[in-house]
Amino acid sequence: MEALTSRQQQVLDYIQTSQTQHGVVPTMREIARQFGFRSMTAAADHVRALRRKGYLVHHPRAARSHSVIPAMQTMVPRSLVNVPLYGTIPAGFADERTQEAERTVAVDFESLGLRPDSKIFALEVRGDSMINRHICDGDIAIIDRSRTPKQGDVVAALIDRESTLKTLEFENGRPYLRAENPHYLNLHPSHELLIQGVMVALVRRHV
Amino acid sequence: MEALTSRQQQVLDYIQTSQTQHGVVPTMREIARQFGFRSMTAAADHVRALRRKGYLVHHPRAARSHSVIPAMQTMVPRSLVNVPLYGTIPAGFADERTQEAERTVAVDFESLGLRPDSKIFALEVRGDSMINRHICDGDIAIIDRSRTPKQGDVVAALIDRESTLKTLEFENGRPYLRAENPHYLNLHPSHELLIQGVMVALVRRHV
DNA sequence: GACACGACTGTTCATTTGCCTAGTCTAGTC
DNA sequence: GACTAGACTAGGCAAATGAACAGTCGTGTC
Repeated sequence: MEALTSRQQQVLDYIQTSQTQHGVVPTMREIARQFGFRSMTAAADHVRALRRKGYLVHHPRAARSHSVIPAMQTMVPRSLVNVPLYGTIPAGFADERTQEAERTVAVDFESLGLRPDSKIFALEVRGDSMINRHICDGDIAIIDRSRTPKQGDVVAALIDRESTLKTLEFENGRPYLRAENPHYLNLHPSHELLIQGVMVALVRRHV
Repeated sequence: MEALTSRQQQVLDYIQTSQTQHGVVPTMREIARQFGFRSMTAAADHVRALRRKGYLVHHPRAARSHSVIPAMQTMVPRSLVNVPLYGTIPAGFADERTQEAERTVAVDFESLGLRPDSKIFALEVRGDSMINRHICDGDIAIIDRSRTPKQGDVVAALIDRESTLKTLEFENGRPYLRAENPHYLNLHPSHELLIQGVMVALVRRHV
């Protein structure tokens, strides 16, 4: 990749910092102000040079569109993502994402075989209703919201305004939720079954 | 943090995805187009709601400025370490570290409550000898070599030149290994008991 | 000296874009 | 029924913004 002049490097650094720290890319005027240019054209020239040299992608005429090309961004080893960890998920979560997620869990998408665009959250398991599937109280279930649940999947479902894990089963084409513990009853939903995601992995801390 | 409606969640997801994947935040019109709104006001309403509920930061009148607040973004990894994942551990492993570990697993030391100087490796569980402790065939056990095993700990021990998981127990002051499955026998070692580490966590892939 | 190029000033212009007003429809709640 | 809130349509305005044009100045280089 073609080398940059020192000034171009400064401009690139500024754009990149702004992008990662504030979430938005600066405008030509903001770049000009940052470096004390009296004219935006100076900033535009630098941006044009960075484009030409392949450091920025750009959508013509779109505001704030000089984003640093993804491959150049601070790369993360493997595909590690911190996902929110919920204790109990209040009613309607999958839609809500109430931010009571104080904690997060690092999930390695790659080693779990997840697609990069999967929507993942983590749920702390309460109770032993899934004990016969070897899912214990205190386990952390990694849930994929973007996966369509199939028969036999362990799913996070909304029951009594709380999210719990159950196995998804079908009977005469109608879905119901099976607890993997004979002391618990299966749930045949009267109306709509609210499934928030499919469990794709499990993490257990062993003190 | 206040809860979101399903539509608001969708909009937030779209903004966040766009921000991380393309580097730029979508405009009101792009949001409207994405969701098929005929009017931008619909998009603006959602963005306003997200702002009010604290999910987006925003600079008035600035283009593409609805960035997802930094704290909510996928955060940089913490103390992440790739540890070797062994299938079966050959005899004398702990000293050798034969690099036949084709695979590695990313482990977040912090969220697992591990000390930074812990010596960690991963072991794929074979068989169901620990099934009553809800450790299944195919699970990945995270083992700490630097921890001193206590009674009741699940340990990786060297038996018949292979490493397997058992529960450490004591009888008259003498240690022995208990299988958590009545079909398996407990092991009372005749000579020395070779314990390679204590299981500190478990990861299970659910297809 | 002629030429190229990077860095910059000053100004203008067409679009892009956020945001406002005004209103409809639906669902839920007291 | 009255009331509230969310979700949406329709149209329009003013600010924000990228980009173009026309130059200047300095530093190399052939």
